[in-house]
Amino acid sequence: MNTQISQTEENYLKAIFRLSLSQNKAVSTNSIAEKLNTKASSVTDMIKKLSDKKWVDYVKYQGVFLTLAGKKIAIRILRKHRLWEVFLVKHLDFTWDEVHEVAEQLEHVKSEKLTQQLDAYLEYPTHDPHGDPIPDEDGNIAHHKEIMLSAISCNEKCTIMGVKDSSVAFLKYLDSSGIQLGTLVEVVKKEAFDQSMHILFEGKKRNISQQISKNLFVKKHRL
Amino acid sequence: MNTQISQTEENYLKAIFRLSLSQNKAVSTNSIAEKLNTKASSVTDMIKKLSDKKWVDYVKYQGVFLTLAGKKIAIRILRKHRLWEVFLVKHLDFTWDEVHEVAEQLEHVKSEKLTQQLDAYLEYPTHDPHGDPIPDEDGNIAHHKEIMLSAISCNEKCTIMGVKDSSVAFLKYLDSSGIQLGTLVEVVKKEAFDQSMHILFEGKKRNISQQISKNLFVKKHRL
DNA sequence: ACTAATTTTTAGGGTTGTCTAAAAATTAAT
DNA sequence: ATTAATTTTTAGACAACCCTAAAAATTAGT
Ligand SMILES: [Mn+2]
Ligand SMILES: [Mn+2]
Ligand SMILES: [Mn+2]
Ligand SMILES: [Mn+2]
Repeated sequence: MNTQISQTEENYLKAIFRLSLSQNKAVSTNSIAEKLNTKASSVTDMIKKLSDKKWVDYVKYQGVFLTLAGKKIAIRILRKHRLWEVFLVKHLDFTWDEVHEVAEQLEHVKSEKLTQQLDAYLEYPTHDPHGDPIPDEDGNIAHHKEIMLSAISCNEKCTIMGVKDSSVAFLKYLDSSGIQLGTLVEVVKKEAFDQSMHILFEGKKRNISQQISKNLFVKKHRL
Repeated sequence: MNTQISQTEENYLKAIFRLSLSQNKAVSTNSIAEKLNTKASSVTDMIKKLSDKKWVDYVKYQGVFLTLAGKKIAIRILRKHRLWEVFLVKHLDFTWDEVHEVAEQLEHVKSEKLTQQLDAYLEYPTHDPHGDPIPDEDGNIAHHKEIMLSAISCNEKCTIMGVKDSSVAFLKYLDSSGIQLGTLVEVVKKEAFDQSMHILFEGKKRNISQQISKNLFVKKHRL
């Protein structure tokens, strides 16, 4: 029997985990296929393998749930991914839109010591460059229950805590707008017509579409 | 056509390069198989692929030579391997017998920026933890023409510059003996019978077998 | 409830990289 | 120069992933 896990299997487990976070239902074949840029038929094949290995619970036509073992693996990969992202930004001068692609490879390097030492070296960061929480060694994740900027009312103030969409395009847009993690934002006005928002930050005024405001996690300021 | 290089292909090219350094002949199928812990038939298969891609010159039954393109790739991998080894020792508290296995994985991460920045971050190291030279960005390697400790005569002094065998077993043996890179060694006596050597370093005396002395690169001290 | 649309699975194949066993070529030994 | 030993290649197969096209199951629409 093959006891070693492959990179592909790791990517599948991670994808399933991330998809299962945003819902309580079984993760569908199609959603996995879309996330991994592959075909549904390939996903079905792989799901069977993951099921044989007891990493997912699978009922035909009903999608999958991660088992405890599967979840543990997924979280370990996610932890490595995010630690590497921190490393790249903090020490190797990468920008937040450059790290994902490289972390996608680095996350598969197998060495317990490497992960631990990297974590220590980075001084146990809690969040990655996109504001996503980094699981600790035991797999605990600070569940970010932050709200979206789009949910903030007029005249309220908040701080940008993370991005939902971490595509290169979105991150570059934010850079060009001067919006980063930690930026203090005040909602000045909301257009009823298209839900776009006038915001004020660092003295600058800007109008942002709902597509933007729906992809920014914020922390409300207490009154 | 498949333009992307696989990890396996990279490992083959690196192996062929390292084997070609110690000789001027074509690299044999069997030697590659041995180095990569695989079977000769698998090597023949892969050699054909590498040959199709113009990374090796291959004549049936005559072994292979790297082409210029193949050599470039091999050197790039070697560079990454050794840079990562330096990183692991310098920043993540790895010992020199632990780094190889992890670097074997890290060397395959694809990102020009990563390599460059890592190099800069490490302050452009010239040698890895085993004393092996690190190719620069243009692929130039400081050809270490050091001699073996076994070739040093009685009463001569030298400095340990590198290890030829970098197996965990050998490195651990050196650790337990207190021998490291930079250690100053004087040859006190050589046994004619088994070529073992009595050496003196850091006040300690030791007898080392030829197997040891033949695997240590040294730099002779000028008189 | 019954069709229609969508999702998921199966069937059949392709590629990469590996293996064992047998055949062919090369090299070494007499 | 033959024969024997060794090296290398071929033949045939298998595992991991991926694909397209067709079939089956589920879900949505009326
Ligand atoms: Mn990945
Ligand atoms: Mn991230
Ligand atoms: Mn490798
Ligand atoms: Mn090394």
